[in-house]
Amino acid sequence: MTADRNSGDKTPDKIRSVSALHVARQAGVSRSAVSRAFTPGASVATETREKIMRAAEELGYQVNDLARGLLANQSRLVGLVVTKPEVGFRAHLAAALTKALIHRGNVPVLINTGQTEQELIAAQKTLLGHRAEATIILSGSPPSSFFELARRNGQPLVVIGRSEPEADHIQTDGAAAAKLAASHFVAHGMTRLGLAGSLSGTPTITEREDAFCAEAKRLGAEVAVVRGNDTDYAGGLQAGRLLIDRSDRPQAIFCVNDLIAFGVMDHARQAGLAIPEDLSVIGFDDVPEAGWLAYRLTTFRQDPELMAAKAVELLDLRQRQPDLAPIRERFNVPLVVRGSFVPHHAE
Amino acid sequence: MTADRNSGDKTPDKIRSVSALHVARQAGVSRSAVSRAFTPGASVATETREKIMRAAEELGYQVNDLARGLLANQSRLVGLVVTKPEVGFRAHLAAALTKALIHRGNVPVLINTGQTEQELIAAQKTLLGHRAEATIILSGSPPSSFFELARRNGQPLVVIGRSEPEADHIQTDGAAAAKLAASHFVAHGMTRLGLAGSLSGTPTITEREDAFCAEAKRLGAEVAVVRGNDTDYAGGLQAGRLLIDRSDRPQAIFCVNDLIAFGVMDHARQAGLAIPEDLSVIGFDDVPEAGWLAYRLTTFRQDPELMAAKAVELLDLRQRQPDLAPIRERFNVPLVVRGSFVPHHAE
DNA sequence: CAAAGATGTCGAAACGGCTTCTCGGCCTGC
DNA sequence: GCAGGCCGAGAAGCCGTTTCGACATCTTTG
Repeated sequence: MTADRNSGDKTPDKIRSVSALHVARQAGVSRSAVSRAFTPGASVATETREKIMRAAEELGYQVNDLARGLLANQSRLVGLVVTKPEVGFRAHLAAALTKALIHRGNVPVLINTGQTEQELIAAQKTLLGHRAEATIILSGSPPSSFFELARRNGQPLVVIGRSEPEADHIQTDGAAAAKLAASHFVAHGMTRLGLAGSLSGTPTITEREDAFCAEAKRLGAEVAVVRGNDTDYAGGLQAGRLLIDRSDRPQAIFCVNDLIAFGVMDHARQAGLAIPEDLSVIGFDDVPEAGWLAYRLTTFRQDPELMAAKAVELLDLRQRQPDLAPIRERFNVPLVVRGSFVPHHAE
Repeated sequence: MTADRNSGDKTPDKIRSVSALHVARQAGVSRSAVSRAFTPGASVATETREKIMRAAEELGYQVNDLARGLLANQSRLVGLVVTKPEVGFRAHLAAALTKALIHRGNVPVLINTGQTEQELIAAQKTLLGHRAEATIILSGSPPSSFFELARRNGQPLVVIGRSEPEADHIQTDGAAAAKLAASHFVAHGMTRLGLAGSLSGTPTITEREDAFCAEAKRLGAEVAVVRGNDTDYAGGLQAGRLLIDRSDRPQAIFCVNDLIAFGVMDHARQAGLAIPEDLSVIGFDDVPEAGWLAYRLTTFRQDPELMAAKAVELLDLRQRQPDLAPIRERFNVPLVVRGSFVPHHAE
């Protein structure tokens, strides 16, 4: 072919992918014709379009969305900022979000990062640098400079999981759930309760902790509060040890998280306790493992698909009306009853 | 300010984020000066650079990596094509990859997609359209047009998990592992073996199935082969039912996947069997759940970090030397011994 | 001490790949 | 034979980088 690019040169350089110009040459038309052929509704003769399409097919041409976006000022990129996206409920939420975003025609960028301010800011710079159309934050507590920067660059932000007055956010009503858990326990005549929390608690987690304790106290029950280092299985084991290997072992434990619940249950069983006969357990999240026969955990269900759908909806809304006041969505979490605790039918 | 953009117009349009021109005006310099200020090693007076940096800070300016990439012909985007990125080992692998990529200065794009050819091709078009510098495929069996397209656009491809003569690929030596499992079982005098496989088996999975059966047969053991619908917990339950609720119940079961193993174990225990006394189980992957007290699963360890590191390494290499023949990396998978099966110390 | 040369800094302009507007050429229909 | 419509070519613009040349300052030299 006549195309020589920079083939013979000594600089290997980057191979440039096929551009509209190549296609135009191959089809014997102008660059603009190629562009039009790929723009639905543009004025091109059918024959020409077909000729161009054939050439494009042959060359494996794909419209450069970056260049296109540069002009249209839209990258279709949407950032997801997550820490440990492989674990627990976050994994499901992140997956649901990517799916929902792709469905919407976006290109999800997954920033797997730590929780420190520095790392969050770095993540945002990357995203801003790539002109991501929006950022969804699944974890971490960004400093207010984060919001400021987003605002100034006109980038919508959706925060999931924590209350955030400066941006749109989605939460689950963990307080209501925790309260319900406490009242269920007490309604069953259990007065020695346990709370398995986490030292690395995010606001979401502490909300559940506080609500449970408050309600239990209000109803006159005793609560042993115990926290593992992390909000995971190992933390659950820790919490289990602290709660169960004591003289006044609780009759029922509310775990701020399913993973913690699994740890607590495993330790309890190892200590010879039967669930729910000797110990009732309620978790939070309803990850698939909660339904496994080994656990059959009664837990509050967070629906990742629902939350993802809502997040995308917020994005839509925000892109259409950037100047709206921050919106807050709060989900109710139904209790999924399995074997680890069965409440009386009528509460 | 003098900047008016398209403020007063009736078209709300897209808000353009702050560009180098804005910064230049604010600092009273030219666009090129701004560019230079952000290019390390460029020739700018310290004073000027500081002036520009101050203006940039004030405006919240961030270099547009898309435009920058347009010229340099590099987007820093790297695509990850995964189905069900939230489940099992894939979740860990995907997370490790995103982390490794970010560490390398890339921007990982997670395409959460189905397995059909159509969906894979669509994913690739998206990635190609955004000029992703490389694509890593975690699941699915792309048609050869996929490779062709990537080749033509000069996009490196890394396939993880399956043998792929047309592209660089990383695998674990599932055959060796499966073989080892069979020989361990037989060495323990077990002659009635079970294989818990999957009907939706990828090449990776069937490799393990075949190798196990072949070795067992070679050693004169009987193998009951059974497959659940999917390669997950539910599939494991299915497989467990089929294997255990029969007259000549196997003494040991090799599961092609940890999730399947959990299902098998849970069903076995529900049927009253003790593990490993009545039934030995070996899994594959070593996901964190394998270490949980409820399972203590003996399993072959795939290290997601290691695989991610290798994938990134391959990317590096391929970008430097695009014309190398396809490279194949095969990992050995060590057996992690836990409670579900304890081999004699000296094999 | 003046003139020539050597630096260093900065602005103008072109480029990359695309979209879109405008203009001109050609075909069609009467 | 002419008006009108369709289609293709050319050019401008998006936002950066980079080359080139214009100055200005500083050093060197006779």
